[in-house]
Amino acid sequence: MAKCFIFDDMTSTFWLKYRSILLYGLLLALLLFLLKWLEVRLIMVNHSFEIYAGSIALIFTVLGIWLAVKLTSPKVRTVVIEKQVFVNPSADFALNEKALQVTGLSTRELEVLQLMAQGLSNQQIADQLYVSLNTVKTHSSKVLEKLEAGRRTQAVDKARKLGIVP
Amino acid sequence: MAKCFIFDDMTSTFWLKYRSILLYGLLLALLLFLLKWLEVRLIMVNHSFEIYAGSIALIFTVLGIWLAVKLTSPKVRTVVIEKQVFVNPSADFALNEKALQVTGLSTRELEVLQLMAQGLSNQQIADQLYVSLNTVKTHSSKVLEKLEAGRRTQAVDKARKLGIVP
DNA sequence: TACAAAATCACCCTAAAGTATGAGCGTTGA
DNA sequence: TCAACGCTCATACTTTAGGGTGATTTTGTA
Repeated sequence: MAKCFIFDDMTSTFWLKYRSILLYGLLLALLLFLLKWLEVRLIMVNHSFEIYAGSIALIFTVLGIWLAVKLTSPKVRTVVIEKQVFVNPSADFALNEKALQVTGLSTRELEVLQLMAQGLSNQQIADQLYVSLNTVKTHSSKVLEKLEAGRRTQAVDKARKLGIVP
Repeated sequence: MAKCFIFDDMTSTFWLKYRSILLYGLLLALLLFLLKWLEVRLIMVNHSFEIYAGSIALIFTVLGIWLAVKLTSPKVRTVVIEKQVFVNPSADFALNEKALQVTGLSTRELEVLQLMAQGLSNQQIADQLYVSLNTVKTHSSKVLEKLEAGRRTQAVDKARKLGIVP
């Protein structure tokens, strides 16, 4: 069944979050030792305040840079790449069911319309559907009426824009 | 249409680089004055080396962080976002010049063809192009001939598949 | 400038498309 | 059961599309 490793998760995130800070603390301790040594060496021997200050400045500048690089979250820049894609006109065709319902076309009328869109004549459609030319004429008339078109070319154009034919 | 957005992250302008360096120089000069003042104030008066060193450490840590943040080039993570776009069939239409050349259609014939594809009758095309019906008939006959089509619906279908009309 | 291609228009004819009306037949849902 | 709908087919008619031929004008180019 479901086991929740909430504790594990939290400790690991805790370690990840504060590892840098712990490391920083350790490094700081080491630096303090180094500085104390430098202080003793330089001030007692040479009394060279400038070298001492310069060393501190240099070390802590490097430390700051290291800290910043280590701790800053990466600056994310989102790059949107537009690529031209050649789409096969008939490959991505999906019949728009809603538009089809709106038109009120029957299945047979849709068949006739689709064959019309392929450039077939009424006679060729009749042959393909095994019906008479007059039947196809009736269907095509209904198609034109339902698509509010005066010519079959217009009907095909409208149907294409509605997503009824490829 | 192909749109290519190339983001060159390395080419931060030279002006920006120079400005940062100049600012850094100015800041460094100010810091030297501040440090000299601190040296005089603290060392001469209090002989407090620890405070002096701590101040230097703090200041240069902040300086280092500031430098790092200011001067590091952004860590760029390129995120390619794919978006599904419903394309208006005519919006992304680019005329297939090669196919057009192959057909050998003249400019006027192409115009007639495109109006044909919109479902206009020859008379409507004639009105739109300010020519006679007979002229449109001549053009449409040529179109059918050159596209090897028997009907205008077939011509439109072929032209669409060739990428000549939207 | 001369020539080919394109664009324009006309006339006639046929084929196809579209309109209108009516009717028979099968399925379906109230 | 019966009205509604879809599918089928027919006839008659009008409109549009398409084919063929020929002609004139414009235009781009060798």
